[in-house]
Amino acid sequence: MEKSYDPAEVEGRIYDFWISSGLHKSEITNSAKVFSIVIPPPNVTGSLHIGHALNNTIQDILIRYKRMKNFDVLWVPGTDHAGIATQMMVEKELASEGLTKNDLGRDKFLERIWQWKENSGSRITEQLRRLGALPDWEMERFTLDEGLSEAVRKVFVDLYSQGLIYRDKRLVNWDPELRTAISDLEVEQRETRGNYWYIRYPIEGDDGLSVTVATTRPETMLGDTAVAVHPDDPRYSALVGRNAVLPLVGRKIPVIADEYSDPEKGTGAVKITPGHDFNDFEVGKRNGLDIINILDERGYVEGDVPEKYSGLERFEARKAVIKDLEDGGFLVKVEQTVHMVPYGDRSGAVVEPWLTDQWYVNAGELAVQAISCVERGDIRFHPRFWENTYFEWMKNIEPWCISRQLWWGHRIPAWYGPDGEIFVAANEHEAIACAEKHYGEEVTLVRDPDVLDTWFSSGLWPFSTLGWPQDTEELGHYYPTSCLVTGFDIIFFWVARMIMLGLKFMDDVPFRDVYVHGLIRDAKGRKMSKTTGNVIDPIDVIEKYGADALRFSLAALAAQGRDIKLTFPVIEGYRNFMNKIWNATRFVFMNLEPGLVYDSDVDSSRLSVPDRWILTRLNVTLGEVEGFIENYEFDKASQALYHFIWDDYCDWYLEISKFSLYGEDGESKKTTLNVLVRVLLRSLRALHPFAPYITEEIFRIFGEKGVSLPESEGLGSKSILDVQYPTPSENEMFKDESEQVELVKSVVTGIRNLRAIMGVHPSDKVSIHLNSESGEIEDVLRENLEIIFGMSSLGDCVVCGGDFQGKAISEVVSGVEIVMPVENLLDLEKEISRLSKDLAKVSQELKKTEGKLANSDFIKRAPEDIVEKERGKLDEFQSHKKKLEEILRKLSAV
RNA sequence: GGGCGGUUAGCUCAGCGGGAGAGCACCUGCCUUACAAGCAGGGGGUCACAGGUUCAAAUCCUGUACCGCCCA
Repeated sequence: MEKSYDPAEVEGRIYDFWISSGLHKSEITNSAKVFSIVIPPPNVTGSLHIGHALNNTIQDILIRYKRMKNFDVLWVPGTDHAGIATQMMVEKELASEGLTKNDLGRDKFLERIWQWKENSGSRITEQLRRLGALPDWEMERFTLDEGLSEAVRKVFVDLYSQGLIYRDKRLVNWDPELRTAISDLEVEQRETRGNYWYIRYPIEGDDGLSVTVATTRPETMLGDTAVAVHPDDPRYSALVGRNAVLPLVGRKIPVIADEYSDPEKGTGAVKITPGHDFNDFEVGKRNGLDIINILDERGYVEGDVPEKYSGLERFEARKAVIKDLEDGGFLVKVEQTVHMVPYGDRSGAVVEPWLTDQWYVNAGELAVQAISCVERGDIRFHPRFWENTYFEWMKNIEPWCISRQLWWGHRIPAWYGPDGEIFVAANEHEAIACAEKHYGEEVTLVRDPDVLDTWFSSGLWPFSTLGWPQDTEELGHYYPTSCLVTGFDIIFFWVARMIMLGLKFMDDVPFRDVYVHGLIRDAKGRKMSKTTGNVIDPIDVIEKYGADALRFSLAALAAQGRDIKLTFPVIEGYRNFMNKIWNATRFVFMNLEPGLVYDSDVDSSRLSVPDRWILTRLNVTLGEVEGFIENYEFDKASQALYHFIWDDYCDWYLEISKFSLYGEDGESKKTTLNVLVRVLLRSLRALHPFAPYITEEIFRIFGEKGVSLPESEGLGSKSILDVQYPTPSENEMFKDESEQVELVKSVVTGIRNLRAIMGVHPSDKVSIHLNSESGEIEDVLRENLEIIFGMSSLGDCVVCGGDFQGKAISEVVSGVEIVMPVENLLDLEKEISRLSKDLAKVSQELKKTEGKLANSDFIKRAPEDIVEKERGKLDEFQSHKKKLEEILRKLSAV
């Protein structure tokens, strides 16, 4: 083995081994234990960012863990066609060739995107492999696969036939740059600096009488069809029912009373533009107002407007309108303001409310079940508080606009007859049949040119990937899936829709648990973005530190309900941990004895005190880790393993083992080696979901070295993944011996401290006197003298030698007085001050404990074990204090 | 404006009713044949603030302040 772990050398080889061994493949058995996950499909155009790395690390941990727990596991990988994102990207590519999609035409353009997908669409899944993610690649799906498209068509047709999908003419969020409708969720409200323009609208037939309205979008006045005031606003009551004359246009528009108008805001009178504002649209509906459209699909002024504005881009039109209002004396004042402006999340363009025909899903009705299933606990969010966010949105859900004026995506399965009659069908053939029945003759149908919102197809992902609408074996076996791992940013976009559609079409929830992880931020807590230039590319990290270090870092930082600030020193720390494991293994291999069988049933009577201690610590840790993983507490699970392996196994057990390994007693040596190997192997298995590469590699080397392992430790298994996940064994928990080692450890640390204070060179031997008031403790010390000697490099040690009278420095630890004779105290003052500090601390603790025990309420009301514990503390503190005082008295006398 | 998180060691964060913890950084000493990507030792915190509940509060409740996110 090399001196340092080299992930670059290992990872590719191990991944190929997993695939060639078929370890990724799922297998349906008749096991009752099933665990399935569907990947949140990344955009096919994307490349792996650090958020994907977190998301997929967690899924991979769960999958590997459950596989080792003998579950039937399935992890479905795949990608999303990502309508807008992909189309934009290919359009951009075309633009660099001086072409537009219209030059190619629909079919050629789609051909081009497919071609792109064939060539470059597997980039992100390749990168997932680098991370060590091991989904069942044979189950890989793409949202535009034929099977998934069939699912989409069926869902559309069924929902349409039930009236849950319908076509409607209403205002939508229109992205003038992409020239498509987008859903509410794709609109980002951003605080933007702007102005309030106060515009005076003269009242018809009354010179000098006017009403002033304020607006942030003055150009929309061209489409005004009313002025609204509050019914109870006395300032305007006389005007209600009269007409205002729209400046620049000359149109007469009524002054109406409507509660929408807020007397507190602006002038209390508002202009109403039903064609270009969501609220005004509602006011218009209530009051039977005309709707005037003044914009085309690009956001240029058109329609029934004065000639001079026609053809102007919307912001140019704004300037022109303002100038003309000013010139005409209609502009009363301008006020600077900060207000919310809607932007398209993809294009970054200002979104316009625009009146069009679009397809909608009646989300309100689907939400009813989706809400109650979470209320009932059929689906549980982790952490729980995300359920509030979910409920809040679901209870106020709006119709979901699902049509997009794009080419890339699932084309809407709707055809129009010559008179506009709609025929929705799974395919053209059926649509024609329906149409013939309807018209009684053959007619030409025109298919709806639009495609569906990408989230419509990904909303079906948990069952469409398993073969629905076919009744496949996978669907029966793996649905509902066990857990969904996702970021909170797509709870509405995706999670909510999967729940609605899963309940509707599968009659069951799509998943039992939703684990919501945080967002990865940079060292300063900022979002990572290309423009800020603070992105950490997971592939770079993998190349520099290895996939295991990255995975372990992400797991260790994944505290529930919190974002993750990822920094290189942390990753480096866990890279070092991998190296630590590597070197511990090297140590074990250096001491392996050829032909020795590392059976897991060592005669327990042979186990030494440290053996029993490390086994206990292992089993405690294994129990913790299991609980943590089951609760999605990956931070705690990984940290428990980290501390066990580094602190307990490497820093103490491995060091202690040397006394036996380098000693003369053959039997003891054999037992120690057995324990060393067993604990290492079980740790590796426990660690495998977190750090799959290094653990598999070490397991492989064990096989290569011909080490004879018992079956329970993986004998005969080609992969560590095929060995059972280690579980704590009750009969390897030794309470007494564990406490003994903890005592010995604190004494050793105490001695080392005294050595450090005196500046004793590590290789110099020193003499020590140990005293305790407890004979029991002294027995423990005597029984473990070899460890104390070795671990603190002693030349001589007297246990219970009574008071030592010569020059010495001392320390009191766990009821043991440690006395180290010295030739001369270098700094008496410093020594006194050090011990006085200890004394002050103990005295304070003692006082607190005494206070508690003197309190009759405490004795009466506190549980007995707490009181008992407090009594124990009293003894300990008293003896500690007494010893310190004696030492200090002696020192002062010098 | 409504909702949800957060405020603990210099930094990043665990702990969430019974003796204040980790990693990094810092200080001191060590290249001790597993590892200098390391070893050993050490310093460092009125747990944001104010009330309350309790025998007992960093931990539960109420309020305040500040930071962040989501929705209007």
